[in-house]
Order: sequence, then C-alpha cells, then structure tokens
Amino acid sequence: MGNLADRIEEYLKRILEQASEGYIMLQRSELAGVFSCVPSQINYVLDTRFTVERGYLVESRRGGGGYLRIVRLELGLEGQYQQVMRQLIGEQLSRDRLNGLMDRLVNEELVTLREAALVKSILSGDALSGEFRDWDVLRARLMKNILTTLSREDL
Amino acid sequence: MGNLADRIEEYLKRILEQASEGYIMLQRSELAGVFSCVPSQINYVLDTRFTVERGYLVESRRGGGGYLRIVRLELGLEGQYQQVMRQLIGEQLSRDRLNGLMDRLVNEELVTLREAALVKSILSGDALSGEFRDWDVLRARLMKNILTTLSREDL
DNA sequence: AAGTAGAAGGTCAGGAAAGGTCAATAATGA
DNA sequence: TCATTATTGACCTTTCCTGACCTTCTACTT
Repeated sequence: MGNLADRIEEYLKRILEQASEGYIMLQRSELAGVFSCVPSQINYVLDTRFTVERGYLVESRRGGGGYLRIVRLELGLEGQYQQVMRQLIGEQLSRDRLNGLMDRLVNEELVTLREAALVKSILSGDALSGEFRDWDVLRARLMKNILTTLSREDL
Repeated sequence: MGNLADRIEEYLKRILEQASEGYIMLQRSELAGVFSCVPSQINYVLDTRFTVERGYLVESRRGGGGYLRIVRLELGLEGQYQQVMRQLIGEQLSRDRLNGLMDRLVNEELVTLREAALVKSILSGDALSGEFRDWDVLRARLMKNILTTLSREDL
C-alpha cells in the first residue's frame, strides 16, 4: 500500500475527482519529478491503474509541449449499463445483433438517432464485405470502443 | 497550450475570425517578430495547422512587398459540402487527415463533438491497426459512407 | 532593356523537448 | 520458495524550434 505506484495512483485520482471537466492534463516528467521517480514509472501506473476497465481513458501527445490527459468515464448508472453491454457483446457481434443493440441504446436515450445511424453505417455497411478476415470479431471490438467513447465525461 | 506553435495558431485563428473578408494578409517576418521566433516557425505552423482538410488555404508571394494570405474555406451550408468533402477525401485517407476533417465538421457545426469522437474512435482506433490490407483506402470509403449517412433528411 | 541589389518568403537538416517501450532487476506476498 | 508486481534505465518516436542556405520578386541603376 505504501508503494510508489499506489501513491501516484491515489494522487491522480484525488485531483481527477476535483476536476470539474471530467479530465486532467499534466506532464509526465513533471509528475515524475514530484514523486522523484523515473518517468516510465508514470506509464506503469497509467497502464495498470487507469485502464478502460477501471473507468479511465488516457491520451497523450509527444514533443515540445507534450502532455498526458486522463479522462474519467462514467461509473454511475449509465456506466454500469455500459459494463453490461460489454458483456453482452462478447467476442463476436453479428450485423443483426449490432443493429439491435444500437436500437436499444436509442430507446434508452443513451445515443441519438443520428449517432446510431452513424455507427450502423460504418459497422453494417456492405462497402466492406469481404475485405476482412473476421468481421464479427472486429465489429465486437469496435463496438466496445464506441461504448467507451460514449461514456467519456469530457464530451 | 504552452508551446509556440499552438500560440501562433490561436493568434491567427482569432484574427481570422474577426476578418470580415474571410481572409487575412500578413508578413511572415513581422509575425515572427511578434512572437520572437525565426520566420520558418511560421511555415511550420501553417504547414501543420492550416491545411486544406482543416479548411484553410495559404497563398504567398516572395520578393519586395511579399505576403502571406490565409483564406478560410467555407463549406456551403446547404448540403453542398458533400462534394467538397468527397474531393478532399479522395481515394485514401490517413488518420491525421481524418481527424482534421472531423474537426472541421465540428467547427462548421455540421456534426457534434460526440459524433466526431465516435467517428474518430472507430476510424482512427488502434484496436484495428494491422488487421487490414489497406487501411487508408478503407478509411476513405468509410468516411464517404458516413457523409452519406449524415446527409439523410430523416435524422 | 539589362543587370543587379535588396527584400521578401521557402526548404531542409539537425537538435531539443516531450512522451513510449521494453527488458532486466528488485521487492513483495501467498 | 517462486510467481506476481513494482522499479529502473537504456533506447525509440513524435513534435517542435532554429539557423543556414535557396528562390522569387521589386526597384533601381546604367
């Protein structure tokens, strides 16, 4: 519990809690400086503690003026719904099931009609048939991605 | 946003916003002077931020009395933007260009932030890299598909 | 008209300033 | 013990910034 990774995790979660906009931005080397550790230790913490499964999204930019940006995902009621959805999807997702899921999300008013149409047009479009190895698997992976995006607190 | 390039970008966009003609004219060396940097830094900003995908056109003239002219490209409001977009997309569409295009659509208020995030998460997602033969070609096709969906009157 | 000096902007390579990755080692705990 | 988790450091990629050198244009001189 007293270990570095846990302390950094706690620190980040505390300031993330207070962030009204649902995200925080900071610099890796600076944070490493605060905890007197190597910068890659920050990556370790992000990789192990701030995963999508745990309700976080991490974006970054390199180069001069680079940054880390940690986004909170909704963990409330809707968030739990997302979790259920993820399990529903499983490893494969057929076209029909995708359409069903999107319709359901529209009914639940979690996505708009337009958003649903967008997703359907991409994931059920036949502009791609035959291009892939394993379209159902891919569709499932993309759908999880979509759900994650929809639950971002910064949008 | 502490870096120079971002500040110059912001500055240019701000005065472009206020320009009644839809374009601004200025001198490279002068602008460099304002930001106390070398003139080529201006080119860097123009090359990376004021691209056609993002809705800008840069013209210039050398020699005595030379200038830079940045033009804001308008997307015809009444669904005419479809043609322009299709042209811009072409046969292949890189991740960066996609992001530029989506940002522009958001700016023009043709799509919402959430919709843009959705599209980006699907089409730039790295969950897929390496799965396909020719991801850039596919991305272009999908993007055109999306445009069609967006122009549907029933949404 | 031709030539030329000076005043723009353009290009490109290299260095600096971020963050990313990976493998080796250390610490922890069942 | 020994398997998992944590920590470090060496090396990589991306983005930004600068400076040296190049090209184009105008104006002036002869």
